[in-house]
Amino acid sequence: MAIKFEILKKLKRARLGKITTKHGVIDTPAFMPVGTVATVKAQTTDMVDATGAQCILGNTYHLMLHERYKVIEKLGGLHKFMNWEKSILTDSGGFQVMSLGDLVKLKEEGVAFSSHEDGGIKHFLSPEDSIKIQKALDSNITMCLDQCIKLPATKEDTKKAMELSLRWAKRCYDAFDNRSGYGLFGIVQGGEFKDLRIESARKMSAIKFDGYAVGGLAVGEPQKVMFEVLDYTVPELPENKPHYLMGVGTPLDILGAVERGIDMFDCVMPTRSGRTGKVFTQKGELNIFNAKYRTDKKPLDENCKCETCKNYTRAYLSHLFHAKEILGYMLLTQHNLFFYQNLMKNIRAAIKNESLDKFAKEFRKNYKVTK
RNA sequence: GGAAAGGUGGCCGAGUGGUUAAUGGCAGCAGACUGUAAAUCUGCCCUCUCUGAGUUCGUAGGUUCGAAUCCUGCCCUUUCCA
Repeated sequence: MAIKFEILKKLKRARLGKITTKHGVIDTPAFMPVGTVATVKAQTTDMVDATGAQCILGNTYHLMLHERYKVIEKLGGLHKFMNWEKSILTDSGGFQVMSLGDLVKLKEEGVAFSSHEDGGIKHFLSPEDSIKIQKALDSNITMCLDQCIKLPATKEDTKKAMELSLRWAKRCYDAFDNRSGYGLFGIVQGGEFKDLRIESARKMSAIKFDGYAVGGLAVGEPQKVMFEVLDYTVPELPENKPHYLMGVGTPLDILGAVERGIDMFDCVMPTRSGRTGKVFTQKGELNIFNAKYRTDKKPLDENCKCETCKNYTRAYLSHLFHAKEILGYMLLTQHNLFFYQNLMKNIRAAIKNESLDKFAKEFRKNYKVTK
């Protein structure tokens, strides 16, 4: 047994569950903060822990530059290195195949990156390399190297990416060292094409991964498309394994995806927004830069129990952001992460109480998106 | 008192006769952000009855078809000499 996944309750397609890795339990549906370069930006690990997060992300590509993973391995792995003793999931570098654009050259063997960070030095990453690096990092959940493509894309390109991702997934599976407490996830691709998604999901499912991710979403398509893809893709995945929607998303994305059978999420949204001024609250989103908050004595989110809301006003956060003070980024990131974890907690409670519909309805009613 | 340099839109600062309502940067006002090339990026940022019009580059005149740019007086600032 690599990692354990128990489903505690099902409510329509939503699931309440529990993943157990060597580094502890992850209650699902779960949101995993992104800590790409061995840091959840602007947070100490104590702060991340205080939000209730049970698993964070690291990234193969960023941690392979400068051979960082070798240092990390030597010093006892990523958990110890960054002082995070709970679970870690590492992305494979597949997202960078898309996000790094022209810096990337794709081959059957793997991906060549002209590094954005160390002067354009060429780095090559094969599926096997990715697995090896993620092992060196001591990642609890290893992701297969895949080819993530931007939407919209032609069917031909989408099919090619999906098939390459499948071939790479097999190689990843073969290269993975199966140990207790550690797992490997496959990633479904196929863009917004139903037949490709289903083919990808079925063929991925035929490989005995510890969990299955839906990749290549939230990459430019409307939410409606994303939900449609989930509607026909998730039912094709093994039911007794975790379903992970990669890179998603906004609170409303997450809610809709849980209703469609997703158990795990990660997204830069709360952390990046924490540095760019977007605040998530029970009543929706706000921009802390807006002039109206300069003298607002309220906390960011009324009734929020996070340390930021307990101790500081919107006016103070506004001041810190206008003054470009680091503390502002820290405090807002803390609040946003807390908000996300609180959302997940509420979702889990609602599944447990069989009141997800009611919770979702209330949440959507109260949650006003900027505009 | 003398000499030199200079006064440009909230601030700093380009421009030195004609695509200049005037480059940039900052501040300001909004927006974006979805497996992080992001403490980032984009738009707006003189006024108005705003797909056009009006008034701007210390100030008052002048030269010119045309001036922020050239000339003269005045005011002011900084530095140096007395």
